[in-house]
Amino acid sequence: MIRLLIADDHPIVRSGLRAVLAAEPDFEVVGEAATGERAVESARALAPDVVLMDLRFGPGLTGAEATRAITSGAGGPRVLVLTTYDSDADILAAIEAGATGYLLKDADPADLAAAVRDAAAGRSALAPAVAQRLLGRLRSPGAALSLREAEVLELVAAGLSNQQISKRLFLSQATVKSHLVHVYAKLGVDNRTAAVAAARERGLIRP
Amino acid sequence: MIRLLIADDHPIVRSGLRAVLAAEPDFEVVGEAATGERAVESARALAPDVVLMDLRFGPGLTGAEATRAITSGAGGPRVLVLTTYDSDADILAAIEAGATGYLLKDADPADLAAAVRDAAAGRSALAPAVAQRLLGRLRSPGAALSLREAEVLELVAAGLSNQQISKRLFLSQATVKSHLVHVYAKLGVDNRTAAVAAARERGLIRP
DNA sequence: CCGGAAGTCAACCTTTCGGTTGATGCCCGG
DNA sequence: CCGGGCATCAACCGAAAGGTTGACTTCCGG
Repeated sequence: MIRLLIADDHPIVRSGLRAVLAAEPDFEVVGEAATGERAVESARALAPDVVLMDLRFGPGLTGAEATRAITSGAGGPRVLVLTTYDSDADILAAIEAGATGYLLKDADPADLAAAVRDAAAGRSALAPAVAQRLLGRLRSPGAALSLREAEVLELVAAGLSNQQISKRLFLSQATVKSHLVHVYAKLGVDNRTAAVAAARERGLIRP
Repeated sequence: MIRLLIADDHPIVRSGLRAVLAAEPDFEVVGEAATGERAVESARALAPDVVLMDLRFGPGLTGAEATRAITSGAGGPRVLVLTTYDSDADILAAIEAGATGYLLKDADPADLAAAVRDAAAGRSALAPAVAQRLLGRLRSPGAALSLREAEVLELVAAGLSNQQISKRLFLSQATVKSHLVHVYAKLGVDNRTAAVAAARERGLIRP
């Protein structure tokens, strides 16, 4: 029996996951969480085998941060990320935070069940689109943005100044500028708005 | 008995909606559709009372286009939009296409059920965040950009510098700056990347 | 164990952008 | 016919961003 915790801020999605997972005789949903903080608490209290984790919650912890907190201790549950988004920044942040798998919400119930079993056994499961993106990075490492660079660029795209970004990420402005210079070089541009436009075209940041 | 058709590209969300709606004794889910095209076909074939419509599908018809097709004939079903997104562009497109209501996916099951009953009776139901956005538009109509301002902003979003924009539009840099200052004031921001982000959120420039 | 990539930061300089003031002409509607 | 929004431009100043150099640490892979 695989014990599951569902972490998603949408009640409808939680119900959908419950319904889909209930069809599998060896799955048991032991809890739900609507925020990142609750997910961390419940993961400790309920000791599930696998946490199904969304990446975006409203305010508070992000899914990646919650994932890091849950997987930091030894012997903790596996985290299977289940989200709508497949930008480089999302994927890298989740994997770097310790996620065992990364699925997209348009997955079939059958694929989802298979991924849960993989995660429970410690095997990694990636959605095809996600796997393709990661392989693409390996093939042309020079062209791909690093995690930190992608994070900075996301905040640039959101309209933040270097000053604001440095505060948000606990960096100096010098570091933010340093990352951006590298981003410009990799994308072949020379200013922030052009970088955002180029990154959008290539699917490097979320829409 | 209210007959429902669910149109969403995510199997998990469809299952969740089925589960949530099944709790209401006077609801009956008569069909599901995973694309905009299928939604239009099923709406004709099954003659539901209310269609729960997502706005984003993969390729093919968008939710707004499907909504237009479904509501164009007289006596057709009501369309209740149920989506994750609340940008001006999404909301206006859906309403203009004939949607009776607009809910967000983080809605409670109870709110969803109430909105379905409202829609079935022809009453409009809007999520609070959506209603607020629409009222904000009515309150400050001056916030709309002039043609020239929008043109300049589009080029900013494409990553051009003021210098490049001035050449492209046969203007002086002073004029470009002048337009941008007005754009910033109307959007409530103070730099170009934030203006692009704000304009995207409000659907003021094309994706 | 060593080289390289990633991440962090400082100092310095140049260019661009943001913001203001003021000015001209046009066209529309009260 | 005149106020006001729109569009155009100039000159100016301070702030932000862009670019370079150099330096330090950590982590990973050969």
